[in-house]
Amino acid sequence: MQMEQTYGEVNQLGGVFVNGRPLPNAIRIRIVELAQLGIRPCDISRQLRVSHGCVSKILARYNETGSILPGAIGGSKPRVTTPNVVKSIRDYKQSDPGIFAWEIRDRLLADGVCDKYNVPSVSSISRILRNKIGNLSQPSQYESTKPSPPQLPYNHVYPYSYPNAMSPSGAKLGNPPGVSVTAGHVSLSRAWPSVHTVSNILGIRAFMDPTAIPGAESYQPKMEDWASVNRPTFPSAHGVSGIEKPPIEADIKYTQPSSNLSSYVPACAYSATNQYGVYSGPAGNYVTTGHHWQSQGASLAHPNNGAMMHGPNIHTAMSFKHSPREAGDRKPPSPLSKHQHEALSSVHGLPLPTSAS
DNA sequence: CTCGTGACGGTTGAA
DNA sequence: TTTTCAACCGTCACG
Repeated sequence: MQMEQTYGEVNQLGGVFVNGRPLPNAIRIRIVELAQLGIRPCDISRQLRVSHGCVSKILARYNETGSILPGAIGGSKPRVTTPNVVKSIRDYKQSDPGIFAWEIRDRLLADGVCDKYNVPSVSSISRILRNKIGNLSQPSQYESTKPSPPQLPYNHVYPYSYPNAMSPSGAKLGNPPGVSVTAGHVSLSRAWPSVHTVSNILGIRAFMDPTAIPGAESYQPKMEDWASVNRPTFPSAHGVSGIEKPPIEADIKYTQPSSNLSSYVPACAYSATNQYGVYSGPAGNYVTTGHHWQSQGASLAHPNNGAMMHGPNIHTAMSFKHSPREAGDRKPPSPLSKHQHEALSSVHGLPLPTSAS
């Protein structure tokens, strides 16, 4: 039963979301940006039509980890084959390439790496050998099982990548977001939850112009297929073409000074030279939340806001506020708030003009 | 009014 | 190959 088409649902604020799936990156980013601009969470919530609980969570995570990305979804955390065990296996294999899986198993016990209750089965060891240690030449460093270190040295750079269909210039998109970033030793790249997030639902298929992006071929999203595409296929193909990388990769490190966040924010704002955020800037990189053993490819797609707002309707988008049914009684009365509102609108307009006022 | 929290219904994906 | 099931998701409602 996969849902064949996941339709989005509408929350109390009129925002669209997909139950069980993370909000699109674009929105997550906006949340953080707005917060950086000093806008209060409750206002962000209203503006972006995202529940305050979610805004709160995203912001809290951001403050804590520096990442705007959602946590790793799905998969299983290694139960017996912990990173430490994998490392030991790798070592054994390295020192004796001809070693048998059962011998490895015995050594794990002998060396105290595992005890009889958690030692991996021979078949698990074989799988590990095959999947994680295939080629010893590749340094894969899995990290410890521990979750995220609270203090992060990481910084992420965050690019704004709002690809849009409309912008042919999207060439950059080729590899944008999701690229992996590293933090210390843990790094996994995570990217978007695949193509189907709210963006799709919104009907914005603006994903990108495939044509514009040569590399992105795999993406051909049509709304129709995303649904199917995304599920059945396997890893490598999915998502964005080459973007997907194995977690192993951790080579990229961003060592930026701590302030980068702040700097980026404004930058974004400025970038607004155009309304869509087609920022062709650097590819995006986000730090992951911390511990994951899994990674995801990046994706691009979040034309979402671009699409939404795009065009001449920035305002419109905002004004959408009152949605369909309901005539507006909902409006909160204070003039003041109204004021703010407007201001906000412009600000958050996203890629929009820096004119914040 | 704000916002932290956690139940809830949902999806995902390595094992 | 199919099934498990723990991890995460965002919303909602409570306080």
